[in-house]
Amino acid sequence: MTTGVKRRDANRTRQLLLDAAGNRFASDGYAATTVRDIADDAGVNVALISRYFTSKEGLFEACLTSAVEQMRHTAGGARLDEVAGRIVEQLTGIGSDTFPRHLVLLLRSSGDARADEIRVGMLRTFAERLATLAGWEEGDDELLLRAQVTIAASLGIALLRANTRLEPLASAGPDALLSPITDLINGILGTPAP
Amino acid sequence: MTTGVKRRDANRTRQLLLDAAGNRFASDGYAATTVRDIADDAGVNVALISRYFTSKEGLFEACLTSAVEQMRHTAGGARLDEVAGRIVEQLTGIGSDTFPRHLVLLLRSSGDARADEIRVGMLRTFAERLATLAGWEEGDDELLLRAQVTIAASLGIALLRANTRLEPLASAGPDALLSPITDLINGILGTPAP
DNA sequence: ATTATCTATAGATCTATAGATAATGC
DNA sequence: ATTATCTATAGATCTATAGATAATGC
Repeated sequence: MTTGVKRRDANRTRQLLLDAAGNRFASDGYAATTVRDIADDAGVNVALISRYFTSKEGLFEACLTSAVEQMRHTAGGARLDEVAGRIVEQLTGIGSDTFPRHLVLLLRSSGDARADEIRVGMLRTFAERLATLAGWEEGDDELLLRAQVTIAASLGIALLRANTRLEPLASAGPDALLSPITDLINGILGTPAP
Repeated sequence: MTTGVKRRDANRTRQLLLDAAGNRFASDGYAATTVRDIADDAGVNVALISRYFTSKEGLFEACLTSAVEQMRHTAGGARLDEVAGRIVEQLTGIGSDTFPRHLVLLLRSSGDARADEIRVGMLRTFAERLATLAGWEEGDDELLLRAQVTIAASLGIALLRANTRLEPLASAGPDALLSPITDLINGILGTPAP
């Protein structure tokens, strides 16, 4: 908490709300989070949520979109043997100022149709990208399913780490996670034994 | 919906509420579910929730406990090479009248401390049981972590199937799921290459 | 003057419960 | 008589907004 730039700044306020909301939505879920929680976390007035994001749902959509963009950035262009490392980065929040909440956000639903579209679109895209790295071509449902299972597995790990105190999983660092996740990916997507 | 035994029966009403609540909590989450939703689904009056379960949280705890018991029943005593099949059964709801919601329930949080205890205890137990099948002995954190990753992966798959329309994953049947999940488990828990 | 921020509140839920009603078993 | 069920409602939220205030830039 850097002591206070208190100059009025709409963009900064918007960003503070977006960050606070992302954390709350990820850890508590959409329905359990109140706009007042978010505003208090951000240190700004509740009314500014409506001002800058129209509504609670608008704010949720903005969080999703923002998370998706940041993930695209992190997850772009890797080789198959680099995927495990990238997933571990996402799980542990390496090199990300915002905690590893992006993956968890993708599992949160607000019931809003538009937000659901964003979320599923994102999952679809990532699954196809991952499948492609493993040699996928349009129409190969078997391999696409395997890629989706891989993504689902990563999300499940992220969620348990965020929501439970299941040790050693909850506190495992990058070093401890890399080996099992590598084996998991190799198991699902690795070249099948000839 | 078998046409109506309408005789008053406290036990039956209790069970109807438990079923309806389990489905709602699993698919919508705790906070997004209202007691009225549940009562309407069950076809009984709202006030009976307080009567039979004290409160909404009491009902949630009852759902968790019930799910845990049913899972113990299904998941007891298997060999390592049978685990994939068991997981697929849980995912697709084979041989279960209640839809495959048990796994998803384990990922839902009400914020209530007691419910959280139940949930984490369950996860811990299953992870240790699974680790034991793979040769675990007390103190071996590496293998325990791998077992927990396996469970997390299964839960992630269950959640995506329940909450998104990500195809082919969402509608994949037992036949399609068995092979990837078998490979996943072998990858994580299989004997490492010597 | 413009626009970022705050105050105060309307209106819509949602949970829990006190007390009334009605079916059941003796 | 007992107990399962329902009616009606109190009290506690929670979101969204209209309108007031105060900082900013010209």
